[in-house]
Amino acid sequence: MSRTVPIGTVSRETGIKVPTIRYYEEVGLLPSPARTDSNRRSYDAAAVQRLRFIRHARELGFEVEAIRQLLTLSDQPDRSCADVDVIARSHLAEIDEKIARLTALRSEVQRMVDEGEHGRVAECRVIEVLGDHGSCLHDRH
Amino acid sequence: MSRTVPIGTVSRETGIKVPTIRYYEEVGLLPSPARTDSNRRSYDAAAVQRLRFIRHARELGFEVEAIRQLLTLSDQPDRSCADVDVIARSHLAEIDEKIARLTALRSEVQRMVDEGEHGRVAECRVIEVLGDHGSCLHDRH
DNA sequence: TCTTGATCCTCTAGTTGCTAGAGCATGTAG
DNA sequence: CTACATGCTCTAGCAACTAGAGGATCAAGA
Repeated sequence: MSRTVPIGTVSRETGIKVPTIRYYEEVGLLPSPARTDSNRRSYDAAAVQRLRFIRHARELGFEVEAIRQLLTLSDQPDRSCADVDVIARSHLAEIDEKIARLTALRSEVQRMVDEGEHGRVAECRVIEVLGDHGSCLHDRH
Repeated sequence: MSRTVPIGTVSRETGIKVPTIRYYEEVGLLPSPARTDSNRRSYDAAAVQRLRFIRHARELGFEVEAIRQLLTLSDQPDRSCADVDVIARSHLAEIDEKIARLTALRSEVQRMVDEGEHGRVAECRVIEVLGDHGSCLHDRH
C-alpha cells in the first residue's frame, strides 16, 4: 500500500497552508481523508495531486465552483458523457479566452522590457491591451 | 471635450457592479472621478478602459496588488526605467507560467471533448495536468 | 408642475475564500 | 520523560467584493 502523510507534509509539498487544506475539505473540494488512531488526517498521493490542481486552478483565476466542476469531470468514472461534454466545452471557451488575454498582455509587457533595455520606456499600452471589448482582441486603431 | 457618463452606465459597459467600481476607487485602483453639481461621479473613456483592464486582470487571477503595479507601469510617463523593468520582468515570468498552465489544461479538456464526441469519456487527466510540480510542465511518463 | 420610478449618494453589514490564533492533545527526539 | 513540534477544533480576522437601508436627485410623463 502507498504511503500516507500528515497535513503539515502535504502543506509543504503543495505550498497550501494547513488551515486552507482543512478549509478545502470543509467546502467539499477535497474528500475527507482517513484519520489515524489519534484522529489526525493522513493523505495519500492522490489527495496531494488534487490539492496541487486546486492551487494552480485558483492561481489561474478559476473560482471554486468552476474548480468543483472540473474536479467532478475528473471524478466521473465513465458516465454522463453529455454533461461532461457541456461542462468541458464551456471551460474550453473560458480557457481560450484567458490564454488570448494573457498572450496579449505578455507581448505588451515584453515590449516594455525590450524598450526599457534601450534606456527608454516608451508609452505603455498595458491597459489598452487588456482594456478592450470582448474576447477577440480586435485590431486597435 | 469628451463625453462623461454616470456610474451605472460604466457598470453596464464594463460588467463591473456599481459598488465594486466605488470600491476600486476607495482602494486606489481607480482615480476619484469628477463629480457633477449634485455630487455624482462622472467617468470619462479612460476610466472605463482602466476598469476593463482591472476586470480582465482579476479574471486572469492577478491580485489587486499586482494590478496596482501594472497600472503604475502604465501610469509612468517615462521615468524610473529600472523600476519599471524589474516589475515588468517579474510579471512577465508570472504571465508565462499562467499561459503554460492554461495551455496544458486546455489540451486536456480538449481531449475530453474530442473523446466525448465519440461516445466515451476516457479517463480524465485534468488533475494530473495542473497537478504537477513546478512550472515546467515536464513530460509525464 | 407634480409625481413616480430609476439612479445616485453614503454607510453598514454580509459573502467568499482564505489565514491567523487560542487552547488543548498527541507524537517524536534527546 | 521532558520539551517542543505538530496536530486537532473553534473562533475571529482579512481581502475583495456584494447587497441593502435610508435618503437625495434626475428624467419622463400626466
